[in-house]
Amino acid sequence: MVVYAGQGDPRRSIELLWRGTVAEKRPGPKPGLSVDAIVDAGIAVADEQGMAFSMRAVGERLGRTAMALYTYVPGKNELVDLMYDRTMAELPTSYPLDDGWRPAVTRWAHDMWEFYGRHPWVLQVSQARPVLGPHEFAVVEALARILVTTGLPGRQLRGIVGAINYFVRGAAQTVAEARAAGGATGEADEEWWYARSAVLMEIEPDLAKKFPVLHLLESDREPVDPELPYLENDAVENFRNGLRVLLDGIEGAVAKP
Amino acid sequence: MVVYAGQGDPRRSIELLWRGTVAEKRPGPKPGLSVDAIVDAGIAVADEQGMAFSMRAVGERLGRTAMALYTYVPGKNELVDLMYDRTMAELPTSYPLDDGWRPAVTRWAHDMWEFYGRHPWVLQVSQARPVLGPHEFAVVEALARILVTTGLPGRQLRGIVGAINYFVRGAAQTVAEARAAGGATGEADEEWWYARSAVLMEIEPDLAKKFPVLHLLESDREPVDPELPYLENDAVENFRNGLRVLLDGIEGAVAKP
DNA sequence: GCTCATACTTTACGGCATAAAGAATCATCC
DNA sequence: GGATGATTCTTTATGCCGTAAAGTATGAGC
Repeated sequence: MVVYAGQGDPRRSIELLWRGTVAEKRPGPKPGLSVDAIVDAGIAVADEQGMAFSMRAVGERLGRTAMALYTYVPGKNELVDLMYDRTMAELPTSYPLDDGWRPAVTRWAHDMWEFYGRHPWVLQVSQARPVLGPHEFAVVEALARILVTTGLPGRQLRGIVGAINYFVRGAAQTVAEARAAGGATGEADEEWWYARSAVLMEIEPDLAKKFPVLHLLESDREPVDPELPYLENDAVENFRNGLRVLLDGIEGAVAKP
Repeated sequence: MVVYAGQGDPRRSIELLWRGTVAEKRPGPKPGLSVDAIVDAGIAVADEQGMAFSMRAVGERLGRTAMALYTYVPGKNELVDLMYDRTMAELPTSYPLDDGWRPAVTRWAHDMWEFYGRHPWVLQVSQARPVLGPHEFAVVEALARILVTTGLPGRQLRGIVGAINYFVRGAAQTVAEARAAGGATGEADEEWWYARSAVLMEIEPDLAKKFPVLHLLESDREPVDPELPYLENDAVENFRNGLRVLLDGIEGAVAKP
C-alpha cells in the first residue's frame, strides 16, 4: 500500500518554498543539516521506495534520527511539498517556438512523461489546491507560454492546459503503477501480465464474448518493440496516439472561430 | 495523509471478483457475515472517511472486530479491489447512439464525473490495475462500444479510450481533492484559496510579473455561478472546455484520413 | 563563567495492518 | 449421543508509522 501525500500547512509550506533561508548568528550548536539537504535526501529515498518512504528512512540517510528532521521541517506533509517543487527544477522552463506550438507542446509533454518516470512518487502528490512552489509555477508557465501563441482566449486555454496535464499525468501513472507492482514482486512485466491473464482466462473463459468490443481493440496491435517491457509498449503507443488526438482537438479550436 | 491502495494478491482478488460464492454445508458456527456485506460496509465507510478508512472501522460498522473480516477477505488491499469493482456496478453499461457517438461519449464522461464525485476514494485506487473486475470491464466496454462506431482502427481507439479516461479522472481528482482538503480543515474553498493567495502575495508580490502568461489565463474568467463553491466553478468550466477539445480531436481523426 | 536558545536523541503514545493463539459453535462420524 | 474437528470470531501481540514530550549537549553573548 502506497501513501498519497502532500498538503502540509499552507503558510509554512509557502514560506519554505518561496523564502530564501537567511543565515543568522545564533547561539547553540551549529546546524549539521539544512532544509535543502533534507529535501534532497527525501527525494532520493522516495525515488527508491516510493511515497511510502518514512521520516525514519530520510533521517537514517543523513545519519540522524527521524526526530532531527523536525528541527528544520514542520512535518512529513510539508517535506513532501518541498520535495515536489524541488524535483520540478529539473524541467525546462521554456521551449523554442520556431516550428509553431504543436512540436513545442509535444516536447513539453514528453519531458513531463519522462520526468514522472524518474520520480513516480510525484504522481502521488495531491493536485487540487496546489501548494504552488516557484518551480511548479515555472513548468506550467512554460506550457502556457507555448499555448498563448495559438491566440485562443484565456478561459479556453485553461481547459486545454488542464486537459494536457490530466492526460500526461494519467498516462504516466499507468506506467508508473504497473512498474511499481511488477518491481514489488520482482517479476518481469511480461510474466506478471501473463500470469494475471492466465488466472482470468481460467476463471472466465468467455471474456472475449462478454466484452467483444474491448477484445477487438485489444487485438489490433502494432509490432512490439523488443527493447521495451511488454506493458510499456502499450503505454508508449497509447500515449502517442492519445496526445495526437488531443493536439488535433486544439488545432481544430485554433482553425475554427 | 490519505492512503493510496488496491493491488492485492491478484489471484485471490480475481477469484473473489469473478467467482460466485458457493454456499456449502460445513461444520462450525454459521457465518454471520459475508464478503458482500463486508464490501458494502467498506464502501460506506470509504464514502465517509476516504481511502484512509481502517479495517477496524469496517469491522465496527458490522459489529465485529477488524480480525473477523480476515475470515472472508485476505486483506485490506483485496477488499479495496472488491469495493472498487462493486461501486462500478452503479454505472450504465450502454448508451443510446441515436445522435451519434459524440453526445454518447459526453454522457459517459459526465456519468463518470458524477460517479467520482460520489465515491472520491475510487480515484485513489491504482489505475494500472490488471485486476480487472467484471463491472470495470463493463464500464470500459460501454465506452468502447460507443467509440467503435467512429470506424477508427483499434489501436487508435485504445489511445482515445485512454485519453478520455485520464482526462475525466484527472478533472474529477482535482475537485475531489479540493473538497477533501476543504473538509479536512473545515474551511470553505473560497476562504482557503484566498488565504493562500494572500500568503503567496505577501511573500512574492511580483508573482504576476514573474509568470505573466499564467496571470493572463487566470484573469480571463467567466461569470461565477454562485450556487457552486469557488473552486468547483473552475473545475466544471475546465471540464467542459477540456472535454470539448478532446472530442474535437476525435472528430478530426474521424473526418480526416 | 553563566545563561539560554538551539540541535539532536531518547522515550513514549496512539494508530495502523495483520500474525498467532484461544474460545465458542455445530455438522458429522462412531 | 458424545467425541471430533472444521469454522467463526475475539484476544493478544508484533512491528511499522508520524510525531509529541522530555532530556542532553553545544556554543554565542553577556
